[in-house]
Amino acid sequence: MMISERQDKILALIQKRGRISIRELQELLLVSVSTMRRDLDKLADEGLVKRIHGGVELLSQHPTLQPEIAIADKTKLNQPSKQQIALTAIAQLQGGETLYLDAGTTTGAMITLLGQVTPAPLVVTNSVHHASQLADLMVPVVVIGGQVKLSTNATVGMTAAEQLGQLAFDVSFIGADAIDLTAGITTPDLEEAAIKRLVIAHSRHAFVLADASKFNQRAFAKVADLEEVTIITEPNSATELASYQTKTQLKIGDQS
Amino acid sequence: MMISERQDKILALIQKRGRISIRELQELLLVSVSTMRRDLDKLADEGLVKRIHGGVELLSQHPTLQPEIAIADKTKLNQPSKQQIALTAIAQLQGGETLYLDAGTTTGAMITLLGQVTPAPLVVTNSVHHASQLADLMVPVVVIGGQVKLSTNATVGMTAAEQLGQLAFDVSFIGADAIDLTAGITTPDLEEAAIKRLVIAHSRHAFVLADASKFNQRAFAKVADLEEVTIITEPNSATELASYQTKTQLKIGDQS
DNA sequence: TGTGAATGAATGTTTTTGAATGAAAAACGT
DNA sequence: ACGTTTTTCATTCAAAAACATTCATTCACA
Repeated sequence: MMISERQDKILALIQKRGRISIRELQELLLVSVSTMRRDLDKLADEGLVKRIHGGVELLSQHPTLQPEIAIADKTKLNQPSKQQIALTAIAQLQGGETLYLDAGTTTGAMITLLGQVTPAPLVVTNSVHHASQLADLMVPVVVIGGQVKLSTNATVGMTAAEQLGQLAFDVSFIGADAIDLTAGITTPDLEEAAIKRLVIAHSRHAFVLADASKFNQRAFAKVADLEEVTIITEPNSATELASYQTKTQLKIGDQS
Repeated sequence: MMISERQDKILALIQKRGRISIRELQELLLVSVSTMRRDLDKLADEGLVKRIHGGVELLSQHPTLQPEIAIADKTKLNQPSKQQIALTAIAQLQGGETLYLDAGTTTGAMITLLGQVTPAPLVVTNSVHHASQLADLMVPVVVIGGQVKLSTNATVGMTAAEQLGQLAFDVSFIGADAIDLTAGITTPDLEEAAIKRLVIAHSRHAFVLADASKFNQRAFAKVADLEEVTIITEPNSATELASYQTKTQLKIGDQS
């Protein structure tokens, strides 16, 4: 990413949040702390933001009283396997695609990486959480409307299905709850399964993201047959992935 | 390929993307880095683009610095007044309503309070940020789908309008950018104004939330006449609120 | 064949970056 | 309140990336 592009994103984030830590910026934009520090010092020199200990804030803001709506994300269980799967998934992109991003933590690991893709893809998602994060990173995003399921922050239901039915995707990345040789891809929730099915039907190519623990599991509602999708997973000795090779396509992250 | 033809393509790409790296241009047009460098230097000399380290960008407008940001800056001021306004707004609820919550920081101050209302209301919003927070607080929420405006994290456009058109609200809370005795409620963005108008039209009772700095200001796009809404604001000596009393309804927070 | 523009590669220089270090500041525990 | 621990900061250094410059080759056209 180019310097001015990165600094524009920093400015946009500050405008939206009023105040943001150097640490968070650094993690969102995937650069070192040193580089982020230099960027912020430069922006402060130009008089665009105010430098404070630990981060930056808007010039006009009064430091005395902070609202700090910090209820947001804490689930930064940065499991290396999720990160690895996300990297493999991103590698399927060329840039500029119209893609669907399913709700869930595994697909969520793709978000910061999506902010790096050029040209920026158009991301459609049913997760309000993902949508908010992507917008913060200045990634063009369309959110599927409807009732938000409180357990997953994802929209489901008729309104969502209707809106989805009018769209078509180059690529979709679906989170998986359970993968089985005969049952295929399944998930516990009936409504979420319906959304996932619809997405797959409207995608030129559908990828299912799953860590090793999801294999040889079955859940209630059918999402897809193995033949319909490509599964992106991690290298894993426990699961006998070879038997899946015959029924579906597999992308396995590097053992690095 | 002829030189001018190649340079036209470069210009078209920059026009479309706003900013592009020398590496990407070089790969797209299948020439050496040296040649691409020469092209870009020439275009920069002619004043057609701005040369930056690693690539080129449009020279005209800075992507993030839009006119409305100036007004958005003001909303970052006066945190306690926002809290006071939010409290007054919540006091209008009885519990169990179907309500609309507009995007913006002032309406955002209502979020934690909404988590306390019993029975829980159904909250409809066009802000993916608000939707995410409300879902975290287990408040039933419906999000309006559509393209997310990156500067405000709110959905706008045709899809959003369509979906809104099918809903009706007991109460709506709208954020205001500018309030004027003769111009009424206005806002800088045309698309957001359209959404706000639609919401007001579908609400039994519409409230506009505004701190003192919003009064006697005018912006580009009309949202509503003063007669259509009730304004919730703060006690404020500077603004002559009395003159507004005759044109609209006012709810003013306690001086506590 | 000669000429000049355009190109790609090679060269050394400048800018950008990430890591390392110790100093300063904030947060913490008692 | 006080000393300790953690975090943030400024500075420095080396590696990587981007840069300007030079030079030899190619190609169109006289």
